[in-house]
Amino acid sequence: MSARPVARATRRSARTRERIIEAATEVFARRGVHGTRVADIAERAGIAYGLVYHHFRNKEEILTAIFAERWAQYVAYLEDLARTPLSFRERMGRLIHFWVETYRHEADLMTVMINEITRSYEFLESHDITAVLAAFDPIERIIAEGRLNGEVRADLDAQLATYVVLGVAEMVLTGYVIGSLQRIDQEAFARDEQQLLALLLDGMSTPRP
Amino acid sequence: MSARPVARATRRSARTRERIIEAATEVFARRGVHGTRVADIAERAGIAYGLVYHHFRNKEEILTAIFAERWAQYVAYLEDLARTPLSFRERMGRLIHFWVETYRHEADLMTVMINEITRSYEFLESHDITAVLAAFDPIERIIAEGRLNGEVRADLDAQLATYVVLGVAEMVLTGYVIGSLQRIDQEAFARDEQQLLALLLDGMSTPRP
Amino acid sequence: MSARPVARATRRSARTRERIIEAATEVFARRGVHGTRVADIAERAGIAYGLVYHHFRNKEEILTAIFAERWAQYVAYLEDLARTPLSFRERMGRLIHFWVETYRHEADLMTVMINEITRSYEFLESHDITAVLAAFDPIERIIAEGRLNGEVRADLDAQLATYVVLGVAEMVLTGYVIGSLQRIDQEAFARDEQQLLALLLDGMSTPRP
Amino acid sequence: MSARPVARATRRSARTRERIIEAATEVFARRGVHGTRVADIAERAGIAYGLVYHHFRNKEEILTAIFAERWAQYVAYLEDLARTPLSFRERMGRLIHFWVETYRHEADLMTVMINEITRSYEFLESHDITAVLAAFDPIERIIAEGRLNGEVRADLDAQLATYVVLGVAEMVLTGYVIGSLQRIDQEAFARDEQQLLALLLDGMSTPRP
DNA sequence: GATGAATGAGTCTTCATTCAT
DNA sequence: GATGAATGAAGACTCATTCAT
Repeated sequence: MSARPVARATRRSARTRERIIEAATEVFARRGVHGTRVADIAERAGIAYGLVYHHFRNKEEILTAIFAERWAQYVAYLEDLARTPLSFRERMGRLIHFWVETYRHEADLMTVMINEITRSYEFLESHDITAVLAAFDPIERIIAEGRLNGEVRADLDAQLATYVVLGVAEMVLTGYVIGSLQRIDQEAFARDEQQLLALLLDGMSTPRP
Repeated sequence: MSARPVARATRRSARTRERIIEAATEVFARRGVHGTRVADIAERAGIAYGLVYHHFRNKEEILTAIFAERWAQYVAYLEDLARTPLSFRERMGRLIHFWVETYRHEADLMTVMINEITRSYEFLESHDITAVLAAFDPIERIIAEGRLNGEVRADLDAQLATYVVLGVAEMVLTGYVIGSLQRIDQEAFARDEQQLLALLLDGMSTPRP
Repeated sequence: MSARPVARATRRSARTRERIIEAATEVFARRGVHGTRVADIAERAGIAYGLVYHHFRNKEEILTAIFAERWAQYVAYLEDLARTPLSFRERMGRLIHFWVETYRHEADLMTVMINEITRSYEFLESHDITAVLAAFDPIERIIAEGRLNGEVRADLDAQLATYVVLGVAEMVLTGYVIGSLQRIDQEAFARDEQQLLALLLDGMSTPRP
Repeated sequence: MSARPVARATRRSARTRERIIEAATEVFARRGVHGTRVADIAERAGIAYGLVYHHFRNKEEILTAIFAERWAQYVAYLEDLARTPLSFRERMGRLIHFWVETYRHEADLMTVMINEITRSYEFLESHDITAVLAAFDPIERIIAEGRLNGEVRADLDAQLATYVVLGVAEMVLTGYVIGSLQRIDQEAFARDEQQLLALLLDGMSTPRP
């Protein structure tokens, strides 16, 4: 009964839990939460499906865990950004870069967050929507600050603009996800970042002389 | 021996079919396709449950019908707009107005189209994605034309900009749908339209002198 | 309100009824009673399916009608044969010929009688099995008489032999029905008749000298 | 880390599977495949009905399994018999004895094989009919050999005679199954065996002097 | 008589969840 | 902790039958 076996067990258990989350993220991304059977997750994780219930009360709770553990990181990044003393343009550039990079490295996670969390009536119903909307706050603050220091138009509705910014991110990432926007090399993504930044900050119109 | 009984029967049958589609749109919007039982649709339509199967092979096919019959109208409007000889700014204004108006009058339809069609991996998997993407074409054309006649920046990627425009529309409508963007009176919506048009065309930045 | 319209209607009605029976025989033969939907019968008969219920209380009753109207004819033939003063060999020859001919001209009817009546637990459960077994009687009598007049072995169990005779008929007809016994021309069928007669009367063994 | 838990689980699983097959054989025999609900099988097997679906994809597959596992045994017996160097008469005697014995000990299995496999259009449609007809081959060979060594009439059509033999078996067994041929004691069955052998080999006719 | 829209009971099938081993 | 057999609620779908027109 030394502490070690427990520790080992705990460590192993934690690894199993993490494996389940990773496996769930993959299959949720591919088939949606509803279209995924617990058995699919277990199979992907290489464990017996009964074991999933040692770590999570039910399927829904796996999604909740994904949300709890990843969304917080995401919001934390946004909060950091909102606190960093940079120009509005610089901040927006970083924001866009963050989204594109996250998609590139964790496309499945991004897909799940977009489809099953941000968009899911069911998820929003059964969870504290505040946590979801927490991602909106720092962006709104960034915009509001930009307005205060004159970088952003004075007449801009910061709340609405926040939706615009997030909508742009979501749709472009969705284009990546479903493959209708095909980008292969680093350069193509970089070009998109510049385009998006220009679009959001300067609009589509030809600048008046 | 007149054709009337048939005609009457057909008319009645057509009305039932239409009722099912309307009922399905409502409950799909509220609970999602997966969360909706065929019994819910029938109840909402005020008919017996089995009758749904006289008109549609299965639940999925109801969604397909909603898509087939409404998306085409939507695309038709976009195509019309793309053919109308107006300035780019005017066209974009009409486009945004159309979305806001459609949401205001057919919020459920809009919700279903956004959540269950545009965003559904499952739907996109099992249908001809071309029909969905048909909505992108006229918008891309409008942008490309604007670029040709100098209203739109020459360096703009028209395809990417199309995703931006649609992403903005989707997210703002989603805000309306879930109630996180509360707009009550006509005026509030009108203000949003102006804001969105300005955002898309002129960007968030304070115009350089 | 002359008698004629009624008469015409009645005649027409009778024809519709007959058509339903014919159509049912066809589809029952192909798919079995259980595998057949009332709609299939109506479609085959070229009528609306509701009309079936003007003529028959339910699907089962159509089978009952087929049985009642055709089995009686069959039994009547057997009874006739049992009354005709012919040698045992001649009678058996006619019996076999009758089966083969009936199959050739009314394969579907034969199939239904074999599969859905003679063999169906359900049918035998819900009907007076006596009527079915009525077909066994005349054959048993023919055999018993043959035994009396010395044409048939004295030690033969007439009841068991009846089953043998009917079993032979059924299996060979089944071979025809499913196509594992392929017979095309008249001659092939005639040869089978001779073979079957020889088999039943003289057995398979080489005659002892 | 031993293989035992798996082995135990497998053994248990195998027993459940076997139980389902036995239960299904019983209820299929009584009510037919169509008339049987999966719930009936589960109830008879004393298990929850969902468990049936852990072992079989659907109801049809249970029948397929019964067929696959039992028909092969049956054919194997016939093949053995066809290889055993015995006289034709002896072989036919054993064949008939085998059928009667099998019926006496596994009446339900025999019923299902006769009603739901041999006779079912649906079954024959959806399966490889070759496997069913495999039972015909050894019998045909036994007959053909008998003809070669002079025990069987030279002019006998071996294929047709095979149908006759199987038809006899089927109908007599059906008589047992539905109770129209009542046999209670061992002796009665033994007498039937003798009668059938005599009938098939020597025919019904009084032997010519 | 004729039509086919409408009804709803009966089943199959899936799969999240429990639990004995 | 790990396994996967077992459970059974939930819901999709079929189709015989009724009935208004």
